[in-house]
Amino acid sequence: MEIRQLRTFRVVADNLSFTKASKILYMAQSSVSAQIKLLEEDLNLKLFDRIGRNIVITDAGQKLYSYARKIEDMTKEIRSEVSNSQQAQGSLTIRAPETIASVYMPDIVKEFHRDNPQVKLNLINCTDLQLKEELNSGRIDLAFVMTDSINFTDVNVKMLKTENLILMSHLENKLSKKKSVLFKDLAGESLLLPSTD
Amino acid sequence: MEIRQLRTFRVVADNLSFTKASKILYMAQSSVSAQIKLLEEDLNLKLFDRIGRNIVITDAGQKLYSYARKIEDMTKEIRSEVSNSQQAQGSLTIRAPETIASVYMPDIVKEFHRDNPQVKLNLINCTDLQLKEELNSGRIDLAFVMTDSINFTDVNVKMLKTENLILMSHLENKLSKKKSVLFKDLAGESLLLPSTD
DNA sequence: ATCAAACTATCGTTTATAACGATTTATATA
DNA sequence: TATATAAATCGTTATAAACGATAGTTTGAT
Repeated sequence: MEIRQLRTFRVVADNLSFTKASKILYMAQSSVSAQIKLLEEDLNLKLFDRIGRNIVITDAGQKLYSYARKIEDMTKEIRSEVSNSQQAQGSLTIRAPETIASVYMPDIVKEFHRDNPQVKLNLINCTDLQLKEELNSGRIDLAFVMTDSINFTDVNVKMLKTENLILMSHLENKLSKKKSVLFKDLAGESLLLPSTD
Repeated sequence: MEIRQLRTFRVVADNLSFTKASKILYMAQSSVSAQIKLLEEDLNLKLFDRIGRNIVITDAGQKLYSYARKIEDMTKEIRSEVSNSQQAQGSLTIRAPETIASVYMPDIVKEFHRDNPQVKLNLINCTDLQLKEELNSGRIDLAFVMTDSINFTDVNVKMLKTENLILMSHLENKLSKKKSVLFKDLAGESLLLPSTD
């Protein structure tokens, strides 16, 4: 029994859904399944009845729920009372292309602000070719870029996600007749692409 | 912050010693160090002041202590109230050679009995060449053996430890004059060995 | 003053655990 | 009956924990 598992259990219980919980907790549904399974094995009982494609919390689950909440609350209390890490404060400046910002950032910003109300977030849209220099100078704290060839030396880089590149054309464009399109077929076409990505 | 870490912290705090805690928790001292370090980094504060070869709990550590106890107690409460795993009961029959039993078993038996007061432990001294058959028949539940060549098929085998074999002889024995002894040097000597190990 | 003993910290490695993505299975719903 | 939805399972990868060995300190004894 670990706090991580109890928290996962609590979120599942709140939503009565493994899938929703996995989204809230930003992890794979299979991982939620695995954690609940571990907890059930540890306590040697069922926490949820799987009825069709829904789940219902069991009596034992109900009992565990209040304990899980208490323990979760207690950890928050610990962090606020024991820890001398006063709430993070200051500002965080992030550079991200609009395409990324509009899709991914809303949820992230919302959550971040909930957890760090005293941190001011500065989001700068569109990328910049001077990224490395900007990062090193401290003008920006982190950046998201869309590329497959980053090899900065003094900067931490982490691959987060891969995206497919989709070609869309007018129905009357000759390309829309073809079953598959090669790069060379694009010669001479006007392309609408995210600016500096 | 995980329950495991809080428990380790509590034991360290109770004993004011990483080393003692590691023995109580049956883990390496380096692992205790690592867990406390993780906890300190997580909470962003020092839990113990390292004064020479001793440690002293800090104010923050003192505060955390009561929370850690509460959470630990709560997990016990969960197990007794929520879990339907009634205390393990029954009996467990173990075969182990005296040499192992006398050195390792006392502590293990003590702890096991604390955690499982309703389980009767049967320790059978000395090994037996019919181990596999005994295990399969259920006459014994588990066995400790000293050997380096176990390849039973229907039995779970796990290597727990390696032990050095030490040669001791009377001072007047000719072997005690030699700097190193080979197996062939033992020819013709009477050897005192653990019976069937 | 020096040595040995007692502790914690650190390092590199191994092992165990957790997370993941893809797929399967089961069940509602259209 | 096909489709969509949700949880379980499986094989793989990535992350975290534990380990043993040893370095680095400090204390106490000689």
